[in-house]
Amino acid sequence: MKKLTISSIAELAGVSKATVSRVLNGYPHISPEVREQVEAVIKETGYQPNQVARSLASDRSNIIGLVIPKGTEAVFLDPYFPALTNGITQVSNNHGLTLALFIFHSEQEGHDTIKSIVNTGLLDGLILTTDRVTFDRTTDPFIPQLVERDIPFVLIGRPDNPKDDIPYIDTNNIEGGYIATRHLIDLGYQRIATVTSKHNPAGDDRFVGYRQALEECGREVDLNLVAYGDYTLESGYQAMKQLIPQQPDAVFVASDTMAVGALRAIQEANLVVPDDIAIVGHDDLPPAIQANPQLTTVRQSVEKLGGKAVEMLLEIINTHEHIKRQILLPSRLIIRASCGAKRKKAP
Amino acid sequence: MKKLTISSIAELAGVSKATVSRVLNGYPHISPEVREQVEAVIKETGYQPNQVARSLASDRSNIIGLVIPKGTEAVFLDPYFPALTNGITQVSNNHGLTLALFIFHSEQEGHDTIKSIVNTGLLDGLILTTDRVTFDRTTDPFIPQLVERDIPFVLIGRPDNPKDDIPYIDTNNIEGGYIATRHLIDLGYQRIATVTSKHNPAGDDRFVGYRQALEECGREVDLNLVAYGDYTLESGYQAMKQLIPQQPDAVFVASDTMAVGALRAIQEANLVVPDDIAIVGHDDLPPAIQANPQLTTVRQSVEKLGGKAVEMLLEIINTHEHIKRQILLPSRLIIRASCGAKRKKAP
DNA sequence: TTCTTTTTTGAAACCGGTTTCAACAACGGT
DNA sequence: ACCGTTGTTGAAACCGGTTTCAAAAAAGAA
Repeated sequence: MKKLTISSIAELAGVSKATVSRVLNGYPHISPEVREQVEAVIKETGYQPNQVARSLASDRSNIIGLVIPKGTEAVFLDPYFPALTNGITQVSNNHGLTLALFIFHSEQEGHDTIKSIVNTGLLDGLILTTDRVTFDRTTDPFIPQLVERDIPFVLIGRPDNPKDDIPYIDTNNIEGGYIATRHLIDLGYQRIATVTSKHNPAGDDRFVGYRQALEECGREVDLNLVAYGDYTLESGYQAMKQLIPQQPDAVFVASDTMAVGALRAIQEANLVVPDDIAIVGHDDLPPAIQANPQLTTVRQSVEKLGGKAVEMLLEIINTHEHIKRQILLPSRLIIRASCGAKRKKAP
Repeated sequence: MKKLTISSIAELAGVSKATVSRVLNGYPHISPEVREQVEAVIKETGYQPNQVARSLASDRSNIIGLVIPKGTEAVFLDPYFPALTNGITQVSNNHGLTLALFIFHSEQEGHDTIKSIVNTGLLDGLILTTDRVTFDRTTDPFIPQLVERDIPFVLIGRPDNPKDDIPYIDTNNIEGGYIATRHLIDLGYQRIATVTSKHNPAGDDRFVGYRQALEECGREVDLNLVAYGDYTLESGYQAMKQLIPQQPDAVFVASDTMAVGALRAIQEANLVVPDDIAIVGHDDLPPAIQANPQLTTVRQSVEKLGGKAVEMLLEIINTHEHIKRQILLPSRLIIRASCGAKRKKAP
């Protein structure tokens, strides 16, 4: 069996390439008999058009890229990215898109890859994620390049400077910090600490929510009760260790992974969660359930985040209007054991 | 600035398209002056050849696919796939390959996508993973299709039937089960249980290693001390619950995630790890460190597994000889707290 | 019936590269 | 000075589709 091309199909069906192409693409003005005939041949032979040739001619590859900077360590230890990827592939598949994955393991690699992504025109568009650790978009050369070249893209995670007229989608992190802290306040805790991350939009926003909740109740942020981590378990552990001498009775930790680290620090200090210190985390990813006690946490639907990003991107690709839309997804509190709300005896 | 094509470069350099193409591809017989001239123009303009056109002409896309079946739940809760992906991207990047990610969220989706992967000829080759849960390759239509169409591919994880002349790479799971069990034997444990997975090459092999270690020491497998899980934390928990009445003094659990579940079951029964029951896990992925106590476990370098898979695939793509090579990577024991080897007081 | 208008179709150009083929130049040997 | 290699280059074909353009056919209007 020799290779099937549009020409062979045309020949078999007794029509021209152009006609076959039209049938393939659902072009309206074709006589029913011809359409039927061509479709029969296609079905019979199992022909599928060559994707590469199609891309070249139509300037549309149906491939979108997912860019994850600084891959190696921080990223994949955190289940955030897997969940995101999962959501993205799900929606991509539904739209017949192929997902190309770009994970950079070094600055240099990043720059090179970015250059070729931008120039070689293989991709219809890009989804960019931050690495949840410091990532200074102001000095990042990538986004300006995309804008200049008019390559469609969507950010996951709000940019440092939201004034920028850039399309992004994010969890409502302010709300997340707020409801977590509010919950602790409502449970009667007095010295509510927080572990968050610095110089990072998500961390900043969660902290803002924390502050709002406190201030709303006439309290103030006590900087002795604030510590910082970088989303790793170890950093959560260290931050909590630093916090314990301040004798907090509760703590909002800005990620579950860090919360697990905090949990360990507390337990090592021979304190009991939630009786001595209550914890609320953020994300509701697997570590939250795997922790002991299980974490009360703020659920952000990371998979939905990914899915919506694809849809936004597709819209930008199709309309090519610069729909600089910005979307925030709501989050909600999932109550488990670590906050003490469910404990039998009163505090 | 209008679009840069090979023709515009040719014109600017005062040569033909063919010559530019030769310079681009490092063709040997070109006069130094011409080469220099063309390279100058390329550097100056920042021209990069269109990847799609290149693919069409050369029948080589430099895109490889990573296929992960049955995505949604089981897969991404387990850090195994993220680690694998990380290793794969690292090596792909080094070789200038783009990685296309295919995660199926349903059978139907899988079939459709597979069909188009096979037919549209976008990919140079494929890396196929198993989902670590039952995946019956004997009824799987994918691999035969690939063989028939002569599409290069590599399996990660040994196939059910290794007689098949199929290129694959895997961790030496028999060895893994062996060294874990052997370690427990050497520490003096008498009733060594195991939690493994059924109908799955990795689980089977780890069990074989477990049995070998026991038999080598003149013991026999006691089926009352064998329970099965499916690589989820919950299943590890259930399996261990079932095992506890049999009063094992140690257990080899065939994955860290399941081991964390087992740990929980033990602790809920008010038993202490490792004093009452020692645990050894398998994988050495993040859950092993995040557990409390930290898990002694068998380290398999999942990232290396991914990297080697890319190299194998590349070799097959390039030579197109059917190098049906089969590779097993060694693993080694990482001793932490959960096995009791490090405890201060004697057992 | 005749003159638009709309459908339906194929030939050929095009997308942006690679590769074959032939021509010409330079080179080494006799 | 002549011939066979080897080196260097460009024209043109090709990869497998899409799209433009024009022509032929059918439908509708006058």
